[in-house]
Amino acid sequence: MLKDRVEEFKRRVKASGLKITPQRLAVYKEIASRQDHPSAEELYERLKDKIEGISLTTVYRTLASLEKAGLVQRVPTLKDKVRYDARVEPHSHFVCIKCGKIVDLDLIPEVDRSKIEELGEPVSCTLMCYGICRECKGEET
Amino acid sequence: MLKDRVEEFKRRVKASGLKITPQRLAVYKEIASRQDHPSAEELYERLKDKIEGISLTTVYRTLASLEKAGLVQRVPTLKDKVRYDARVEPHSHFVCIKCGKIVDLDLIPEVDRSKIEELGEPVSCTLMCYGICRECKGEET
DNA sequence: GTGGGTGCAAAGACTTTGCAAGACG
DNA sequence: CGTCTTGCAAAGTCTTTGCACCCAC
Repeated sequence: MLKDRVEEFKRRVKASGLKITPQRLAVYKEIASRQDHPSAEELYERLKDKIEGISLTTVYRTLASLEKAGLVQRVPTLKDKVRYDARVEPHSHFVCIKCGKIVDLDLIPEVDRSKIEELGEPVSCTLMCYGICRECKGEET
Repeated sequence: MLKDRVEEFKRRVKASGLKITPQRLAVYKEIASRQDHPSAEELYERLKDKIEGISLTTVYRTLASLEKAGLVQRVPTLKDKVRYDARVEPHSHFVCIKCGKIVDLDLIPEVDRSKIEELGEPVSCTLMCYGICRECKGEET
């Protein structure tokens, strides 16, 4: 429920000593209502007509603040554009190697913790699954 | 064994219709002998004194060629610098959230394939594990 | 009021591209 | 020898920073 997430957002923004501004609220709502893990540029393109005054710079700065506050996460990618996710609890991602789409995968991989602990103390794990999405598969006829 | 990998390298480079040049050989040897998944810049820094003529441009182009030939892979990251791995068979990575180091994790996660197949046809999966490496943990005293 | 937030423009980091000269097979 | 590759410099992306103005508390 988006409403609950917005309340949570307000609480955590305040808790981080940050102010709640229309721009921050708009960025968060946009990212939280989308499933496609947008980049800063994509968020800006979508918001510039809705929100009277918002700049790409502000979107970048907002994402940095929200990341620090633990409200959004970066999604690991192979390319050079940073993409964000408003789901911060553990989950995984499916990446289409044809169209580049990234979708959530509700799956927490089972791993042998001892293997990881040889290297260090794990904090979080995520599975990145690469493949061809249903839409691209359909076009392959 | 690095020697075997170099032979494999030569075979696959030729098979891809590419030429074997000292620059390509040097880049591949360097990346294959390291465990730290270097970026183009890091490879260049290391090679520029060893190899008479090598430019950063060539390193970038070589990595692109080798990636197409299936000899190196990009490692998913949260930052904007692309990092490469000469291990192309399935494996995972441990990323230190303090020092940024990325090390191989010999672990193939067990997943429920049906969950993935709802989204598309999987090709490869890799686990990204974030945490604090032993060295950084030691410094935390 | 005051400290944080914003927008603009400029700078910065990383990567790619055009072109002429050179090397591999 | 012809074609692929290289190096240099310039251009291109994506992201961050400096600075003056503005806003909420």
